[in-house]
Amino acid sequence: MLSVDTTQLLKGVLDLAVLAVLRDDDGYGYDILRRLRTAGLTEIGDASVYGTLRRLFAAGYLTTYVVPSEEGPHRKYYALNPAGRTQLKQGGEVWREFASTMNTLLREPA
Amino acid sequence: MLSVDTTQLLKGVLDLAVLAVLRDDDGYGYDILRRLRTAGLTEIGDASVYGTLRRLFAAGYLTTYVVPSEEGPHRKYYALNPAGRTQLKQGGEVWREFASTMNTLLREPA
DNA sequence: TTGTGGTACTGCGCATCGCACACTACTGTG
DNA sequence: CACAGTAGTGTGCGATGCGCAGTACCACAA
Repeated sequence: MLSVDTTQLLKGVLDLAVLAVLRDDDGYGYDILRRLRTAGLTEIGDASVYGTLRRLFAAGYLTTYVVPSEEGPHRKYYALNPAGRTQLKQGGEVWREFASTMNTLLREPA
Repeated sequence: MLSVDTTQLLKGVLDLAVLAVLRDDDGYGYDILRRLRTAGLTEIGDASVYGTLRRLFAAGYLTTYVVPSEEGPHRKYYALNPAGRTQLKQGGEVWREFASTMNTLLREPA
């Protein structure tokens, strides 16, 4: 808490990030985790992603299907449905507005 | 939770916002609340601000002094100390980096 | 006087959410 | 067989924003 913590910044944004990486291609949890880390969210925990996926599914933003893998355990794929795409769009707007407000607050005055 | 919630976005950022509005002028809680709402964080709760101020003070980022008011109850002013300015600077950098990552993720591909 | 509204702060308890941790389970390799 | 990598589930914790109740002070109205 003394140092700057990235964890709290993720609150409410991880949903959006997960929806975003599912925009173009379906994905399963472990892969989504890799996508997010590659994208720059390097400190993300695995349980956070799995939890978020379950939450988004429960909220009706995702569809899911299980694909057995011959090179490991089964993979539970998730895909955006129309509600998810709407949510991604609206969430993105809210985020941009919020980020804009914060940037204004944080801009150096000189 | 069905609609887009601003509350979660504030997590970890409210600290930064409060430090930011204290950058140029000392302030007391009720006034800081107004500054934040004016700046665009319109849905912020009063308890959130008071709590954040106590937390930032406990963390050693703020100094405080009480000023009696003749037109209402006393006002507990807060001011940034050097540690607070450092935190504001570092936090701002972390925020910008994080926001940049999110913007990249959210950018429309076409 | 009593009451009402605005100002200003405190404290309690709740809900959300990211996360650490432990566990299960499947595959391939040494 | 042991072990590492992959893939998922479940539990409980900690941090934090927030709603709400309560306290207190002032000004003004009925």
